[in-house]
Amino acid sequence: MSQTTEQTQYDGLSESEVRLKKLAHYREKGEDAFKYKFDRSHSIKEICEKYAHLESGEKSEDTVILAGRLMAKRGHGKASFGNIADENAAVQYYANIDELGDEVYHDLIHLDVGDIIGIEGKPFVSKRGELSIRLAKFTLLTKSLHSLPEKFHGLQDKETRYRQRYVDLIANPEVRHVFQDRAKIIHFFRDYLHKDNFMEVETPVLQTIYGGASASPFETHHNTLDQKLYMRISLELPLKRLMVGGFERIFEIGRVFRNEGVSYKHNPEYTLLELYQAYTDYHGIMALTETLLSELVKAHTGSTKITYQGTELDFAPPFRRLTMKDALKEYADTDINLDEAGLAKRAKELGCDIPEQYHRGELINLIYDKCVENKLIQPTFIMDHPWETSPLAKRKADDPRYVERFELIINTMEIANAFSELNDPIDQKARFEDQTKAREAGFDETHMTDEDFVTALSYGMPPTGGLGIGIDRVVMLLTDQPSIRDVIAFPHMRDKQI
RNA sequence: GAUCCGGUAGCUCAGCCGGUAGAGCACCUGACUUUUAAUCAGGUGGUCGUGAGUUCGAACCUCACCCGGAUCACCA
Repeated sequence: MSQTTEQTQYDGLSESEVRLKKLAHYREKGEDAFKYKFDRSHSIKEICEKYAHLESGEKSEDTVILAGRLMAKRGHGKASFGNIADENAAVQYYANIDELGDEVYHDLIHLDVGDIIGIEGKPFVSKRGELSIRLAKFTLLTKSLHSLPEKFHGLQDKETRYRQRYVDLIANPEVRHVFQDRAKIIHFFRDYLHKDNFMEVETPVLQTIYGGASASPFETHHNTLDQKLYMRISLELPLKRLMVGGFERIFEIGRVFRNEGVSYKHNPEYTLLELYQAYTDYHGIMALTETLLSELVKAHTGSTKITYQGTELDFAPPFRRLTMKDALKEYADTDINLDEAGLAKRAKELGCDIPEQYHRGELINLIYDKCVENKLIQPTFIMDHPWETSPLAKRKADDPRYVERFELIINTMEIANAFSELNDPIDQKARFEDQTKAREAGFDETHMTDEDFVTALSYGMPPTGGLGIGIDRVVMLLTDQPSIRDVIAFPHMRDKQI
């Protein structure tokens, strides 16, 4: 085939069209561009480790067989270089026309960046000191029909990165590390809890009554049962029913769904870890949380410190403990024990938007959100919340206006939420009724009454401490990612034809 | 939901006061037998987010809409 023919036959074609033509040529020659399997002798990482000892210019007589995606090509006439990458590493190959023959060499240099190939050859170290494979043979395993993003800048466009994460993962190797780290973090939590004798359980995503948090649910419908269903907004109530049943240490890592806004720290579906431990209270859970997170950070970085978006965060226990009362005093110069009118006046002075309907708990929360949470950078336990906003937590024995609850705040984000679980069925029923009253008075996002949950508690749940941890946010912190979308493989996006 | 910023070649980005749509990478052709953002020469590739409007003439000005990002509100 003459060169002018090749030039004209590709003239006017887009790159994808050129690749389709190449694919058609393979088919004409009876070659399969989508092979069924390929046996490798090593992963690229194994090769990098095994031949790390080779000196510059030194050759191995071993023949190795590798596979990966062609990430770059550098042609030099009768010799050429390329890079292939597999899941964990990349390596350079070197090829020349003398060793491959005209036809094979021609096929090699007409591969496209993005193609997945198998290569066979001997490891050596190039003049410039780079471990390389001297190519003896190659096989096209999968033809790629789309060109990859430019190699130097990678894929920058956030929209494409999120909508077509597969392209992001190919083009930006550091993105792959984020998801590998995410997997390690989740594995760490599971492993730690199993070793601490917690049992992993699974509870329903589809529920007739949603609960365990203040949030709007997604609604759905079961056709044959003709039943309205909600996607769970938390894991709490089914897990506590299992505690009633007699399990003493359980946990679940699961997706929950909240029909709320989207932001750098909110995705409509996210991953929650909840655990419940019998015969302990929120102090016990606080100690557990502290150990769990500081050990996680140590396992991940080798120290107790991480840097998140330029800020050093220190997870060395003990974390700072601050009651809601002291927090309001320190950060808002406000006495938490003011009456409703006094708190409303203070909230207004502090510039809070006061809703039409409010109660003491709501006002305390408003002041806290406005003045405290956005100041808390180092890991801090905020303790003893007002009872009105915590309908599933046990009241403090010495002051029933507050509950035994803590939230862990890191870098102004709520990372964990925990209570001494309310196990008095009579108080629980009253709390649900208060929620109903609040809803009727115009409060949004109040808890639904769950009669069966009250029934469950009336059989007796031992004293129990419970904890919820937002896994995605922990991953954000440990992988230094600025947005929750960067730690969720397929973050929620509006529909768009692409 | 509100405000601001953005959407131009497969990718990264220019495009001034409204006057024929640009570069680099990628791709095609040629040269080059140790390069690595290879180099050099020549090419292909565009509904400028969508739709209206203003104008002799719109990527550029106006309006509406779509999508994304940031900030805010709700929420974890």
